[in-house]
This record gives sequence, structure tokens and C-alpha cells, in this order.
Amino acid sequence: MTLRLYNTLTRQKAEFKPIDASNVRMYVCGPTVYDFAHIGNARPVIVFDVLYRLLRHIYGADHVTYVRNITDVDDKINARAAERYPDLAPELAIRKLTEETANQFHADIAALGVLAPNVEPRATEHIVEMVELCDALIANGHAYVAADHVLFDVSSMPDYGRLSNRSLDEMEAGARVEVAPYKKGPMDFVLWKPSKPGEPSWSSPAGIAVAGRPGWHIECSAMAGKHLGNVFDIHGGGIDLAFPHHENEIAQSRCAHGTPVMANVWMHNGFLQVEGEKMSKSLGNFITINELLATTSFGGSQWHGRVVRLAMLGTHYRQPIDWTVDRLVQARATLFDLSFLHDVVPAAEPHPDVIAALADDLNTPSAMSIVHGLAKSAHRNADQAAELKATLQFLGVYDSETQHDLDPGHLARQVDASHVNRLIAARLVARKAKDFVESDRIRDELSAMGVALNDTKNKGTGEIETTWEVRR
RNA sequence: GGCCACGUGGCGGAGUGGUUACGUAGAGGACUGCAAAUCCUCGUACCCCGGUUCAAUUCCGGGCGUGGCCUCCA
Repeated sequence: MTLRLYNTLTRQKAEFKPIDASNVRMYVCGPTVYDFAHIGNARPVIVFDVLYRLLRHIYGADHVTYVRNITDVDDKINARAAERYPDLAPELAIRKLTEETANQFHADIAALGVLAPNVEPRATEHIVEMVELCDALIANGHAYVAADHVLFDVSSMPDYGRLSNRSLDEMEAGARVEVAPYKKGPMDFVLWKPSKPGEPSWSSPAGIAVAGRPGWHIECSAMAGKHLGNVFDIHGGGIDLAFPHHENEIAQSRCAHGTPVMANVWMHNGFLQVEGEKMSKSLGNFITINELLATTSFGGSQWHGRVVRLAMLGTHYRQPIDWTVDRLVQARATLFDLSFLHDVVPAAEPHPDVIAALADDLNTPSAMSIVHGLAKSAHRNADQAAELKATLQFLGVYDSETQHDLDPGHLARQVDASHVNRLIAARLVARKAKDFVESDRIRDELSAMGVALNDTKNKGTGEIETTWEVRR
């Protein structure tokens, strides 16, 4: 099994070779917990869950360490906490907000069929490591103290900008912002900054007298280093994070540890738009995972988590994706078709062709194409059905849901079941008498009520049996 | 303004220097009294303009369009 992955560092696909096959290590940037996670946040969560599953399949479930952090210290958190809980002390308000938001995040993504990472570190539990990083970077000349800040000196790192493929000259030429006066170089970034009153604070590194708090990027360097080591295998996240976040993580970690790389492979998922436009609150197309799952605000329907997951995996992870109602409708239709596997007992292993498709840089559309091929034979072949089910469970796109499960909210339309059953009985009588005019009239009557009939022949008795369900 | 992606049939979406992706919608057919499900068949797609080549949707250049980043935004 050869796993090939596209590496943003080298801009090409290459065979993946773990540093230690008995412990393959992957870090993915997790959420900043100040608000509901949105559908753009869901993409890396789902994509790297597929990679996690694949790595476990190839190297063994006990030989992969997946770290996805929770960032619980941030300006947006402070602002939101003060806004939502004005009567609480800042610390309590922040703790309440971050707890609630993290819990909501876990509930939302559980519905998307993602496995829990091995470690889910929180920034606030790694302040000591961040302070140590700051001190180490100052000690070896890569950072300096100015106006109670600790700043990273980008001029100290010759290949700064390699990940996002841009030079310092380019960045400075294109810069559109005012540069803080205490910075030595315009692209220098903050590792640590003084806290204002009411903000969370910790004692500062480098002998800075006033208490402070970490900058944006340092937490990932600290958590990745602590849980995965100075150099690890894979680092993932959204493409928008490549610069400045990942670039700065790399600068911090490499310069602090004196290593040529932070992670061997850098993977970035493409950006997501909604109905052809950038998702933003001002455009009114901002859509959270929870809204999709629990409300009818997107497309007038609730959407099952598996449907959301399949819709996401229908596009290759590096491609841009336009999140539309139609793609959810299509994903749901696909799962409806696959729900004939409801009662099937899954085989032990997923289909090797699907694994092979995933092993080619996570080609999930190709994997689904193979799934469709398997589905054709699975209709008549029990072994194929068992293998298909194992494959779908491996992908996490289908477990054992019925069509009812996959269509949350479809029972909203009330029907009188006893009335329906009386009509069906009458129709069966008419059918036996070959009164097809009456039979069809009853079918039409039920159809007008939103009830769809399905006749099947009982294999044992040869009798016609009719089942029914409520259409949307 | 600088840097970087992407542009495939009605829709979604892989991939490839020359031979079917696949799904979905639609059309026709088989099977069903009629439906549903299932099965079979079908469209001959690759933004525009140049170039390289025996051959380009696939490589190169330019253009147009969309998007991302350049600002403590997934």
C-alpha cells in the first residue's frame, strides 16, 4: 500500500513515509471556541478524519496519533464573553463561553461521523510551553522584546515564507497595513503581548514585568511540540491558514528547536463558498453546522450529519467547494439508495479499491465512484453487500441509517395512520378483484395526502404486501 | 497593487498527451396490472486565443472569469 499525499511545502504529490511507522503523528488546527462552528470549519474536520481513518487502516489503529487542538484564548473570545455574560467576572465569562462552545462543537461534529482525535489539547493548558518557546526564541536570537511584547524577528530566518511561497520583499511591497512602531521589521509578528485590564493574563516570559497573553500562532507550536515532538509527519488545516498562521508556526517551531522542518507534510483543504458567494454574516449566508443539522434554515430542510459528510466528500479536498442546497439533495438521494444496506452485516474490511483511491491523495470522489460500482453488484450478491457496507462505514458516510433516519424532520407532515391502513386494505381488496380503476384511485388519493405506496410480493406466501411512507 | 488557486456535459465531479470516469437530472427500453425498486441503452463535455506536438481538455504563453491570501479571518 503506497500512500501518496500532496505536500504544500513542495507543491507536489509524493509517497508518504512516516518518521516512525509505529507512531504516525498528525496535527490539525482546531476551532477557536467563541461561536458555533460553521460549515467551513467542518471541512478540515471531515477531511482529516478521513485521513486519520486511512492512516489507522494502513499503520494500525494503535499506531497513529492525531492531535486536534482547541484554541480557548483569543481576542474574539474575550470580546464575545464580555458581550454575552456582562455580569460575570471576565475569567468566569470566558470559561463559560469556551466550555459551552467546545461542547457544542463536539456535539455538532459527532453527528458528522468523525472520530475523536487521540489528544485534544487546549491552549490555556499549554501556557507554560508557550512561555518556554518565547524564552528559547529570545535566547537564540530569533525573537526580541519591545514595549512588553515578544516579537519574532522574521529577518532571522532566511527561508521564512517558504510554505506560502512568498518572499519577504513581496510581502512588504504588498503590505497595506500600518506597522506597529515597536516592530523591528514590518513582518515581525507577536509571540506574546501585554494583557489589558479584564483580559486573561499569565506571568510573562523574558522577565517582562507586566502580565500578558500569547499571540495567535504560538499555541499551535506549543501544543504540537508537546504532543507530537519537534518534528512530526503531517500538519493539516484550511488553505487560508497557510499564511500567516502556518508560516508563523513553522518559524516559531523550527527556530526554537533548530530543525529543518516542523512537519514533513503540510496539507491544506480548499476554501468553501456558499451558493457562489463568500460566506459572511453581512451577506446573510453564514451557515453553522448546527443550523444544517437542527434547523430548516438552509434549503427548508434539516440535514442528517451523514448527508452533510457525503456532500463534503463529494469534492476532492483541495478543490474549492460551493456549498449549495442541491449538493445536499444529491448526497441525500445517494444515501437513500444505499440505505438498502440497513440490515446487512458488514464485512471485516473495506474494499481495497476504495482504499487505493483514498491512498491517492484522498481522492474521495473517485472512492465514491467505486462505491457506486460496488452498489450495483451488492443488490444481488450478499458478500458484495457486506463488503460495501464495511466500506461505507469505513468512509463514515453511512452506518446503518434508514431513509427515515436520513431525512430528519420528514415526519413533520402528519398523517392518520389508521386511515391510511384502511385505504390500503380497500385497495388490496380492489386489486384482488382486478378492479384496477379503483385501485389506482386509492393510490392517487393517498398520493395526494403525501403517502407513497410500495407493493412487494411476499416470497413465502406469494401474496402482495403493501408498505407505505410519507413523502416530504 | 503583489502572490496563489480554480474554470469539465442541465447540475455535481474525477481524470488523462491519443481509447467509457462516475453520480444525478432527462430520454428510451425490460420487469411490474399501474407504481416503486432493480436492470439495460443514450448525450459524445472539457472558458477564450495563440504555441509545442503526428495528436491537447490534459504541456507552455497570453487573456477573461471566479475565489483565496497579503490585516491577530476556517
